[in-house]
Amino acid sequence: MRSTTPRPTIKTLSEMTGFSIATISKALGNSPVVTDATRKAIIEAAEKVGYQASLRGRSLRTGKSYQIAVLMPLSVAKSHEWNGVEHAEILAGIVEGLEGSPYRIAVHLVRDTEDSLEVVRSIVEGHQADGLIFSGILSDDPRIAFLAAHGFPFVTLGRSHTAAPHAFVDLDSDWAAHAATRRLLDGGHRRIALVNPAPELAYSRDRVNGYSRALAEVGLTPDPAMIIGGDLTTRHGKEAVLALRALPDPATGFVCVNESTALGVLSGLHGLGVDVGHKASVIAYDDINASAYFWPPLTTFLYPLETLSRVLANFMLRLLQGEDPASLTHFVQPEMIIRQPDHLIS
Amino acid sequence: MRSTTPRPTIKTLSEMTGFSIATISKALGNSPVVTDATRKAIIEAAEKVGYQASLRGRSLRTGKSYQIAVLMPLSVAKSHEWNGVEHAEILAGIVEGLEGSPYRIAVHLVRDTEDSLEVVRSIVEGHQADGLIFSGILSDDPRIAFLAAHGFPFVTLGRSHTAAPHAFVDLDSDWAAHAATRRLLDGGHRRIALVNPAPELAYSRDRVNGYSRALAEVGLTPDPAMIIGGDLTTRHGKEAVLALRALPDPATGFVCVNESTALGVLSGLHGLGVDVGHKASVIAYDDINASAYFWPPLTTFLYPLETLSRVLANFMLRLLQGEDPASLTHFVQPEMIIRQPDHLIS
DNA sequence: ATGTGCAATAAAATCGTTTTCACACGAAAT
DNA sequence: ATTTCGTGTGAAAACGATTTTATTGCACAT
Repeated sequence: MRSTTPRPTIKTLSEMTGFSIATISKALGNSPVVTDATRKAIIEAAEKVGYQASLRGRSLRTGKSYQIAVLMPLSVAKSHEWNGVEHAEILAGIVEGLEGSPYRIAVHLVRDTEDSLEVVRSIVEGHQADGLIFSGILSDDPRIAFLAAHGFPFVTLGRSHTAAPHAFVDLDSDWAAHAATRRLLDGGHRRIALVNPAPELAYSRDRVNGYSRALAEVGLTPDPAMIIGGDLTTRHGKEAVLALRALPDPATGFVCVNESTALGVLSGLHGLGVDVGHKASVIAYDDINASAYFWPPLTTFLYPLETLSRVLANFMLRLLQGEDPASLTHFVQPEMIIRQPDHLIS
Repeated sequence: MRSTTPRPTIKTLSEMTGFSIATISKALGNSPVVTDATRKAIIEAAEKVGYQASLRGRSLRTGKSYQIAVLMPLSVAKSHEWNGVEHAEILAGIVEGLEGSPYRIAVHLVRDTEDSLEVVRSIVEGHQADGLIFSGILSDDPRIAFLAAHGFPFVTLGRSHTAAPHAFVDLDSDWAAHAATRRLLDGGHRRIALVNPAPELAYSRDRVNGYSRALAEVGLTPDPAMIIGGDLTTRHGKEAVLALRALPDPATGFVCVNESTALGVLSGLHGLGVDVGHKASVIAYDDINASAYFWPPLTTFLYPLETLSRVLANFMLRLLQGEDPASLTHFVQPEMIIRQPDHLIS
């Protein structure tokens, strides 16, 4: 049977204390107009019955939803490939960062880029949420343009290159790609492949930049055939490595975008009978700490998703309190975790 | 600047059509008391301005929140281990299954079992959601007892053994463990380990049962040292295999609870120099389709998380329409995907 | 002509808040 | 002694919907 005692409302407190509901509301809202004595009595009554303001009522009146929308790509589920698993970590980090605030997260699924803009539009125009958090930022992202034009609070995981200053959290992919490439070059590799995400993504370009710069530093020019864009699936990694090894001058070093693609690359190399550790080296972003267990374990750049996601939530709360988006940026250099010599032994 | 045109309400439609707001509400709610002509005119007006009923207003009046709460373990983020990544797939599946309904999902983070009960209590008592979906079901789950006692709609991924009939979706873990063990026995293995989740979990027991039955069928009795419970991390798999190989009569076959632990087992075996495919065999639940890329690729039992999660959502919607929980059960036998001979070559 | 009954619509109450504005009361100023 | 002025509190409106109750208008029987 359903709970028999209806939950207490502001009216309950009014009857208990004798004050009007207006006074109750002000007292609980920490308005300075009520006496300390009054506030004390009201708070006491509220605690006695375990009063919790109804978000429904408050939401209707204030026009705020107390929800933070989070976009999640549908491909996570659709592909049945190891893809986007890190989204669980992102969500958990955000929820954790929102703890103690009245805000909850609402997950919105998006199919693709167009759909994504559609979903953003409906969230903004339908006042479905007070703020928006999303990732998968494009170099030129229409969602960011739309949100900025409407003055709607948002924080992104990954920064856009073209947009006006906005709140974001990002890893320095340029630096990481440069460091990874540099390490392989120092290990004697000369044919180094960049197993990249889709080229429209903002950090995809950062990675190409860092990679190219490292090559240039030793007098090499990037070979377009060595840069392969795709999704974040293991399949992408495997297909990439098969193509890269079939080249006349095959790749021996692989700078992968994440652990999922790195696993695909390893799988491809094993299948081709290439001895990883001697004849080939693989380096990746470390998003879920799996590559420590790969064989061989890989040198990685730590992508501290949970920490970053907590910052996302923190930025969102500060944004909702009126802080300037331009000041809410967090751009960090990932930590390199060395698990392999990454020397080419010929 | 914020959108200048305020979103249309029922009142807007009232002014447009000349009907009262009550009639508008009834017409849109498909109440039979309004004339077809009236309804048509109203729907036309609604479409013209793109009217969308405000969940806030409706929610306040009806007492429904139009939210489905989904519990998500915090450990997903905390451990920074490959753990619980499949939750992204679960969430995506649920969101997809809820599409077309007015319901959205709200993610609630839970720390541990006690906290989980606390969160459930606050959701139910605070009317924060209209229904609840969760996984990680214990053999004797206090959350299920609480929800059943309060008549609160819920669907679980995994079924409880002790509770009264409830809506659930589950894989036949008993069958899968039996089939996996049987396959290894047929391949000549005699020392077969069960790398299991925490023993309190309902499906943990199912797996032990199926495993033990398979052994019994060939006249073996289970060795307690061969059954190792833990979490779903890769680390657990690695630690387990190190212990199992250190036994006087070490394990050669490994029935793992998921791909994450299987990767740990593989990592351990590689580290010990054990030749997987000849001297050892590993079989696992396939939750994110990674083990096809492991080396060697593993024989797995497909855990179709996205499909199952869509059923979870579907069951929830039907529950909310008043269907009997006892009739909403989905218990399926997973598909075995053979990728290895799984013979012991001695 | 006058009820009666029914169908279609309108009016009003309600959900739980916040916020604006009016009111009462005592103290200070005239 | 009257006016003025803050100060704390209360009354009422508003948010956007649903639902209950009331009110029309009209056909029909009396």
